[in-house]
Amino acid sequence: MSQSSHASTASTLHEVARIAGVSPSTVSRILNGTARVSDDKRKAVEAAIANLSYKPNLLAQGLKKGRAMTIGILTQDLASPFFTEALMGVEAALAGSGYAPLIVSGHWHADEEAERVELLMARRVDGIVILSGSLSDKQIGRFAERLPIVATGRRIDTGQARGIALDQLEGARLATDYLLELGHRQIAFIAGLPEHDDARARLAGYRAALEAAGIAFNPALVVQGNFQESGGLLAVNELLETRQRFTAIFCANDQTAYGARLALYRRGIRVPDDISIIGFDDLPNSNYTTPPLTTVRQPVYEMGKQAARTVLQLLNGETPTLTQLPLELIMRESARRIL
Amino acid sequence: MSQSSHASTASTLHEVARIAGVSPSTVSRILNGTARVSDDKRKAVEAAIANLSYKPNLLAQGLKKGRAMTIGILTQDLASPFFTEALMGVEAALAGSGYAPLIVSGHWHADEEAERVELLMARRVDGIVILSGSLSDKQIGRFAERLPIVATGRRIDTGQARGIALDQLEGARLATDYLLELGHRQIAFIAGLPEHDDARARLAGYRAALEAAGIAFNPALVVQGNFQESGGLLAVNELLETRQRFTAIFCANDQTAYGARLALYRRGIRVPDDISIIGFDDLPNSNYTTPPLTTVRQPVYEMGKQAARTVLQLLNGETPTLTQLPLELIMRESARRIL
DNA sequence: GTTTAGTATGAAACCGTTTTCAAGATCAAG
DNA sequence: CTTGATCTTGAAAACGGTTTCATACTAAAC
Repeated sequence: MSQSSHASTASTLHEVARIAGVSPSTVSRILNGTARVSDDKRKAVEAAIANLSYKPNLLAQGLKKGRAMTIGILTQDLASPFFTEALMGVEAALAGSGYAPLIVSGHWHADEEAERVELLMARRVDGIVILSGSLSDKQIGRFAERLPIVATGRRIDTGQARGIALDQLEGARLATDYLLELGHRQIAFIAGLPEHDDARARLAGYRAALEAAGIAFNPALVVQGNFQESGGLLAVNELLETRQRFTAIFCANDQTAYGARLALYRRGIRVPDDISIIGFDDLPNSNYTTPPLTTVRQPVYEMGKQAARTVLQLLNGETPTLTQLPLELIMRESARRIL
Repeated sequence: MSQSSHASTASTLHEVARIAGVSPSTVSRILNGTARVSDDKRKAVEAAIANLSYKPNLLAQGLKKGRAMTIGILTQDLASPFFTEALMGVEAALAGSGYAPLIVSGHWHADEEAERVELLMARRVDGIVILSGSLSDKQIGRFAERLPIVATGRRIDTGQARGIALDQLEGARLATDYLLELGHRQIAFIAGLPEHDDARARLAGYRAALEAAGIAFNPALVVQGNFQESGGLLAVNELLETRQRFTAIFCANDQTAYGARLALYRRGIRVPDDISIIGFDDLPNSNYTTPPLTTVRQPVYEMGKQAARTVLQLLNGETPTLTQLPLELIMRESARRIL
């Protein structure tokens, strides 16, 4: 018994025209400032608009103009602080541009991601920002035949596709070097998901730093995580059971570090007194863990911002100005000099 | 020198019709299954669709049907885990419904929120979910004259507006009772922002529980926070300086608890051995703090889900089935019996 | 006063769909 | 065979805007 939903229907440009006693064309012209209009008509139209509290139908506008004033954002996990921070950057870049973000989530699954991108295109978004994910460069390239796309975590620069990549390997080297500098020699590594480019690059950075310092890579010290707290926890337990000696743990990301830290806490192992921990990402929370987490800061906010700005530039036919964003070691209290 | 953006234009229903040698009406009918169509034409059309990889223009569809298949979501802070979890719930409820969420953020500022809602309506969203915020019930009521709105954190039930409120007072009582039960008698409270309804309700719950237990309310034990880590940290410092004795701290939310915990850590005060801490929200992270945080779980995911589901029901003319969602005490390791 | 250029405005076409309406085709019943 | 009912299909109008085009009107130039 559908309570006859009394949705008072919105007013249209035609009504405004009728009330003001002018033609629709004139109203449109006034709205867009696309031609001069006599003062009296303008007054009348403005009065009518205020009166009806008329707001143009963005759907109709988008259809006619061929620009929906929307940027599609493909994220992977709404709950992950990493992605939300990037989202904040995107939001900031889009603010005031007239473009609204349409956010969809792919959940790290290539098929779902492709489907979501199709959805965005069906909604006729004007451009797309892809935050990481598992789509192949080729697929992205194909999508980019239709509209500008900026993807993070990859290096592409073809047609209307751009990539913004952070130097993960360098970041991992930064972290490892720091531990080495503090005197650590047995450094465990909790890896991310191997199908993940970034994860492999970080592992590579860890190895590279070790080798540069003349320390043999010990496979027994690297154990698989999953980029989540649970993986860090399990990994540390595993590590402890193998009875390998180590004085520091480098975690593939901060969430992993949180889990690792809890595992140590459970066994009464002190951080950083007994074991040092270093993370990767610098999530907002890492400033408030006990102890505050030493980590490698990824400028994800700036990355999101730059990605969105680049899409906007592509849309305006400008040549985008992509600058390499640096990773940075954030020294807090979870790692200390070995005695 | 706008590099002639080669956006290969998307195919339209008319092209499909032309290629298949039928009228646009027929194509539309096949797409929507709105009438029977002879087998040969259907085959031809399906071939043409696959051939052109045609996807209907959702903008045009929305314009024509008067339904944009979009639900507007007004959130406050993309970075806050509280809101993102609600967002996840919304996403889950919308999945497979054909409706896409259009997420905008109001940043806790009533003016901005109103403006964002206007924007959503200009985009002709079919319904709106408002996650908390500072809009007055009256304003929401006015918006709800045009479309269905479900708002969390309030009790409204007028026309097309619905509210989903959690019993904050009860939650705070749960937490306080638990501490009392553990033998605590001097319980500090770090309050949220006073202009925030929930914050006041939680304070009231704390007082109610105290009084029910025959313990005099001590104003010196409640200190102002800001719902953020920084506020918790400052508040604990303040508390410690007043030299008031207390054995437990009840924090208005988990983020506050994180800050409080760090302040204690800095002074070498152990949790829970020296002081117990209890939070409110049960953010995902609270399972991985050291020690894991005892807290009151707010079912925000379910709340977001229910909110979105309710909008959908309102849209279909069904009478929504709103069930009160219970708060729940999550006992972890940050609070313990006093000796 | 006629011609020219320029201005303000409205009519109508269009964006890509859906849907009403009417017509043509098919077929069973009489 | 008609007749009427049923089914398939296309033409055209509509959704709410923008934009091209044409026109009536001024104002300037000769």
